[in-house]
Amino acid sequence: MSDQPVRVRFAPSPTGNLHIGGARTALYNWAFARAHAGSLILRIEDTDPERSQAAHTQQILDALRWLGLNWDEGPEVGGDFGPYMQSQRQDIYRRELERLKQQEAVYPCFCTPEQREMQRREALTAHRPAGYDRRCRQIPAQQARERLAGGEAHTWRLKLPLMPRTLSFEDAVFGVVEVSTEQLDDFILVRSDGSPTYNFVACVDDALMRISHVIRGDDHLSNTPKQLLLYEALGYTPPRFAHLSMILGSDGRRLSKRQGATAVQSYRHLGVLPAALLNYLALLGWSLDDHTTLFDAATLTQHFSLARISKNPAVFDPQKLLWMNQAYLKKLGAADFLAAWQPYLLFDGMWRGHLSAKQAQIIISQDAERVQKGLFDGRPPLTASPTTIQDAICADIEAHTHWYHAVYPLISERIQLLAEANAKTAYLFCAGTVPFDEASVEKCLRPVGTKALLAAAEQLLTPTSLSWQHASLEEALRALSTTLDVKPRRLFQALRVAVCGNMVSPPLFESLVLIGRSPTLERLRAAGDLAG
RNA sequence: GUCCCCAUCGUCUAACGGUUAGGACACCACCCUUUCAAGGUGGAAAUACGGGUUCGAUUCCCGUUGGGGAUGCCA
Repeated sequence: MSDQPVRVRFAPSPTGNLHIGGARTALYNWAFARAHAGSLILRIEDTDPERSQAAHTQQILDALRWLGLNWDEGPEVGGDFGPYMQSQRQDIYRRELERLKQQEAVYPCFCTPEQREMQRREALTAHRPAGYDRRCRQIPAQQARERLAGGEAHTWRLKLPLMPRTLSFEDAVFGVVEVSTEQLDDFILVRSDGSPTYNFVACVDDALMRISHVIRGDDHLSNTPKQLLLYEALGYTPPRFAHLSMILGSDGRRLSKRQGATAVQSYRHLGVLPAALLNYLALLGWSLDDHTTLFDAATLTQHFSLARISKNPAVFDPQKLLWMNQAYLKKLGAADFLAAWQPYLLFDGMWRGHLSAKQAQIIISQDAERVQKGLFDGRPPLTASPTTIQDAICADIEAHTHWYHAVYPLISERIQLLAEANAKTAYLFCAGTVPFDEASVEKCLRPVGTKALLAAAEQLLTPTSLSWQHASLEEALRALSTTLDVKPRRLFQALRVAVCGNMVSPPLFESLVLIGRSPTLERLRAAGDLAG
């Protein structure tokens, strides 16, 4: 492995979205390539016409790009070893099959799927191996030729050695793996419809694309010996292998949609930052050292090594991902945060002073459901709104940079997902009054005497001689609580509900500054009407 | 059924024969505090079980148990 250039590949089959497991495989391949100044090849394994869809290919490419995983060869970038869609490599597979035929390394099998199913069942009940019993391998060559000429449906199977042999290879993660050819059967290389199977194309393409290291899911560990035999038959040198153990759900079983989102896109829509997902995924089966948790892509590519990949299957923990995302949101800085938040503001048509109490109410009430679903009405927030609104919001952010930048620290450490931000800040965007949370009103406004508190506060805050700044507001209101002989907490919570609509909110004085004098006074009056 | 692989706190993991078994998420307590967060301090929490090998095993070997994968004209 020393002097050969590192060439690795990520080879998804476009049968669905890019999910967490696939993303991790892609990430490790990418990190390994970058760590060794090698190349990452992206190859689309669309050999199964039944299940492959072009739309899925596009989604996978999008998700990889979003994560920041660039490839050196593959769809949309080209390369010297293409084409990179297996569906466009049929000639190559045909040619390779031809070679195998000439060497008599393969034979046609005329068993139908139905017959195979029966044979399998019989073998199982008789406690024999379920693999193919090689009956078509006995067919005399002349007879086989005649049946082929007659157009009889057939598959092509690889001839495995009749004398038992032990196959072994050294996996970079699992170490030496050995298996006897007795455990294998003459597997199918080409289906009866002429399309090649996975084991065949994976081997051919990895060889032809000069792949040096195959880093892939653990579910292929048992396939590797078969592929070794194929490399041998085709006269290719096999690559090195590194198998990644599976990612499991919280129930210890294979990760599935049942336990929440598994698609990379879902986390994107929820407002997980690509850097956070990358960091989390990197740690799911690999460690930098004995203590480092937060690191960026550059650090990863600098330190990534196959030797530190864990053999244990890892349970995917969304909680830790959310924690990590919050850590990244806090580090983002105002400008980057706003850029990331903008699509969400856009989705709800939220910009400063352009939200009615009714709209705010809807946003707040949908919050939990949206976050749970990971979607905004089932659509990505990124493409939802008309350009005019987008322009308005861009313009607003530009015109009120200071205001938006002041919102950033208030919200960034209170959310784990960008999708949570709108509901938590809607009160800041309201033009006039805000919707009131019933429980908060009950607890903080209803108690007798609150009406008087709010009236006193309104009176205190009305004169324009009072500077509308954090320090002066706090000083004045603290003094008011002393004058009225109420605990600061009592006064502040009443004000909070009056101004924010909820007894849980970002800090009060910062909020007052952002809301401004006139809307604040209006909200105090509205709350006064509800207060006891 | 057969074969292959795996096994450290609830979870992700560190340790590559000698450590009070370390870190992180989550959890609990306290501090800070106008709520919620964030932050700080502290706490509880693990080597699946049974045999070996060794002066000494989380670490090496065997078995048991548990889990995963393969055994497809899926990948």
